Amino acid sequence: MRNSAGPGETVASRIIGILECFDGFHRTATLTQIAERSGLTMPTAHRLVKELAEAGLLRRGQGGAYSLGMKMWELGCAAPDITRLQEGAMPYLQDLYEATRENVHFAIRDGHETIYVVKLSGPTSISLTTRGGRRLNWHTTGVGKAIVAFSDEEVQEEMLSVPLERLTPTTIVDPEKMRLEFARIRESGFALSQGEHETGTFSLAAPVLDRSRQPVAAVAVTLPSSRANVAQLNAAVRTVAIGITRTLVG
Amino acid sequence: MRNSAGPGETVASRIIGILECFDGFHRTATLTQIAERSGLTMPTAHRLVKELAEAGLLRRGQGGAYSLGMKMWELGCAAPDITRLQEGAMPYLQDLYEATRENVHFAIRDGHETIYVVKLSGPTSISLTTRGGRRLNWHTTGVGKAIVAFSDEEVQEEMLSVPLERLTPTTIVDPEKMRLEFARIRESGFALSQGEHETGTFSLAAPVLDRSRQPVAAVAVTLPSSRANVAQLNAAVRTVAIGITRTLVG
DNA sequence: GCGATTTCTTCCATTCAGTGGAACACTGTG
DNA sequence: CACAGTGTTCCACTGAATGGAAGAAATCGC
Repeated sequence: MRNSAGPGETVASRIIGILECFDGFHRTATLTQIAERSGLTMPTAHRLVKELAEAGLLRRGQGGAYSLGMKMWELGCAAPDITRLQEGAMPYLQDLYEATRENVHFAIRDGHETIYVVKLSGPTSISLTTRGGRRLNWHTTGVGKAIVAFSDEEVQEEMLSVPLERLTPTTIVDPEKMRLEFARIRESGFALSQGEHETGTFSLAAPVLDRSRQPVAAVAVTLPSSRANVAQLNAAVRTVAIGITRTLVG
Repeated sequence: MRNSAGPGETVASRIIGILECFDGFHRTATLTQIAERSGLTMPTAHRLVKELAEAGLLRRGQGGAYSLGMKMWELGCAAPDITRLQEGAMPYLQDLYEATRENVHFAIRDGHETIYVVKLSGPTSISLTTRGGRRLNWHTTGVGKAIVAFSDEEVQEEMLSVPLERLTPTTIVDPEKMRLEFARIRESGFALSQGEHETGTFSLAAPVLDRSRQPVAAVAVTLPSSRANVAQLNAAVRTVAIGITRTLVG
């Protein structure tokens, strides 16, 4: 009769496991799904989930399914690393949105992914799956390429050490081609994604560098290829990136 | 030799207690502070905090002090209740910011407090302590009064059952006067805060109502009293509130 | 409508993860 | 260099957490 806690498993790790059942793409989960994904037995999942829900970290929705609660959002807003970036960048991003009326993105890199910190969009901008807090592959997005292109060579090689997944016909999957792309980006100061993530979607991005010239984030405008005007966008995006750099770093 | 877990204390509740050491006003805490505020002994706090930090929910800063980590922010972004509101309202709020160039607020009510969901501001708007995820008393803010004024009478009385704290000479602290204020707000469709939270700061707010005419949120523009033009602001704010209502509810 | 199925919840004996006191290490600071 | 404050490690003890089993409550199929 195997019973009691499995060795090596702390309660803290179980709770973290429950929370990690949720992300930008999995916003709701039933108790059964939570138990399955986090590898807990039903009674254990039930007990912990109940307690988290009582604290407002989880919320039980209409259909019985759980989602992350308001308290979670509130706590997230108190994370200084991100909010410092957000608040410093927002005014500039708003200007950029106003000037272009297209999707404006502000993102950082975390490992092999890009995390979108701010997304601004309006009725005239194309609809995208991006959203604050979501992650995307670095190599198909303007922001991702801009950040990596300005990173140290060892970071670049680390990024290229994993096969680059092909998402569209124009996705750069050859590491050698990506190295050339890095050089082009560094020289011109901006990165393009020409339908590399999603066909027909164009993006122009510029990095925000800290005082040691390491990229901390990137700004981008994303719009239909048909509306893309590189010269104009470049001027706007790079101006904004420089403004953000001055505010955050200077 | 008293030892082992104190009765009634679950590990989950201890972890929640640790997370609750942080909010919009307490963004960092040392291990000692965490232990003290959450009522845990140092070794226990240490062990749990370490595990949370390893998962990215907490982050240890330069001075050794902890703050909420990026993971926390990411999870918060996946809370559907809030992000639904945010995303629906954002385009309208941006328009409002563009039109006024003043602080734009979007808030909901939670108990006796107002939670700011979105704050937009720029170089020309006055600096305020408001910020996404922060809480303020309901009775001194335009958004708070707008929401409560359109709520059921029983909610109103519940709000008035607790003494209203005086923050400035113009703060409404008399429940009877507040009831008259409610009537005025319902009749005119907008709420004003004329230096009731902070002297010299003026705010005009309008509620967002759901299909059963219950307020779910409120929009406001906040600016120096000297720049306030009620007729103009009223037109802008209410137009935006109606737009948000249509998007979120309709 | 009525069993079959799935999902959720409660119960409880068993036991190992979590506990806190004590002691140790690392800072500054006067 | 002793001292106060903060953070970290250690370890014997034990009660909180655990998971199987069984009971509720929804949901489905026909």
